[in-house]
Amino acid sequence: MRVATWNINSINARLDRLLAWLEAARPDVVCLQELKCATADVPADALAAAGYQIAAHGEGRWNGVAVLSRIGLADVTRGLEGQPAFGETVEARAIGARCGPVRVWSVYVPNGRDVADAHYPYKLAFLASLKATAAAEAAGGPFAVLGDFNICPTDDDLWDAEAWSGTTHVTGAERAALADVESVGLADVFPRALKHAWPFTFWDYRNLDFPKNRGMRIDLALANPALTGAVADAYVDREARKGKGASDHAPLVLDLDL
DNA sequence: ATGCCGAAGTTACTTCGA
Repeated sequence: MRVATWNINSINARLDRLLAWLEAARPDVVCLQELKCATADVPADALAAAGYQIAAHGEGRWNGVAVLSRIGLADVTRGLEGQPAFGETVEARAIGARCGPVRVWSVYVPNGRDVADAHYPYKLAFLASLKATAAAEAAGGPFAVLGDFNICPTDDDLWDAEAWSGTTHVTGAERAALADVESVGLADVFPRALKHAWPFTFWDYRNLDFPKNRGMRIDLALANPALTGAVADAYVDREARKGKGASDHAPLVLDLDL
C-alpha cells in the first residue's frame, strides 16, 4: 500500500492539482496539511468521485488537516490529547484516523515564527502534546505520525544551515522536542531524493528557491517498528512542486508491504 | 527547463508562511 503526506497549501485552490496527483500516484492514504478552509468547505464530493473518503479538521483561513483514504476511514480523532491553545483557540493542527491496516496522524506543527515570539514556546508545547498522543498509540500495529513538522532534524536538512543558524526550524530545543516525540518508539523514515543530493520537501515560492534547490526537509513520517519494517520504498515526489499552481511543499510518499 | 510568491479575508490591503 501507498501512504503519503502533503502540505497542500489550500485544498480548494489546489483541488485540480490534488485530483491529478491522486489519479497519477494512486496513494491509498494521504495526510494533508494547510487546508485553509473550514471543515464544511472541504471538497468532499470531488474527492468521493475520485474514490477517496476524507476526514477533515478545518478552521478557516489558516491551518487545517485531513486524512484521505480509499481503503476505509475509521476511529477519527480531532486534536491531540492536551493540545495547547494559542490565545483562546485550539488550532486545527492534528487529526488521527485508522485506514485499513494502519493508524495515522496528520499533523501541522506550528511554525514558531521567531525564537522570541510567543509562537515558539507554543510550538514546543504542541510537540510535547504530540509526544503524549504518540506514546499512547505507538505500541502495536502499523502506526505513523506524518505531516509538516516545521523542523529540520539536522543541518543537512536545509540548503544553508549557516544562514539559518539561531532561527526557528533548526534550534536545539526544536530538535530535542522532535527527538522526544521519536523516543516513544518512532523512527524518521528517510526518503530518496528523486533529483539532487538530499530529499528536501519544501522550497519557498520566492527567489527561485525551487529551481536553485534551496529547500528544507521539514515534512516527515515518524513510524513505529511495525510500519518501518514494512517500508519497501520512500521518496519525495518533487515533480508535484513544478509548474504554475504548485504547493510550496512536495508530497512525501511511502510504499509499504502491507 | 524547475523560473523570480501565493492564499484568503476583504475589497486595496493585510497577515501569514519557513
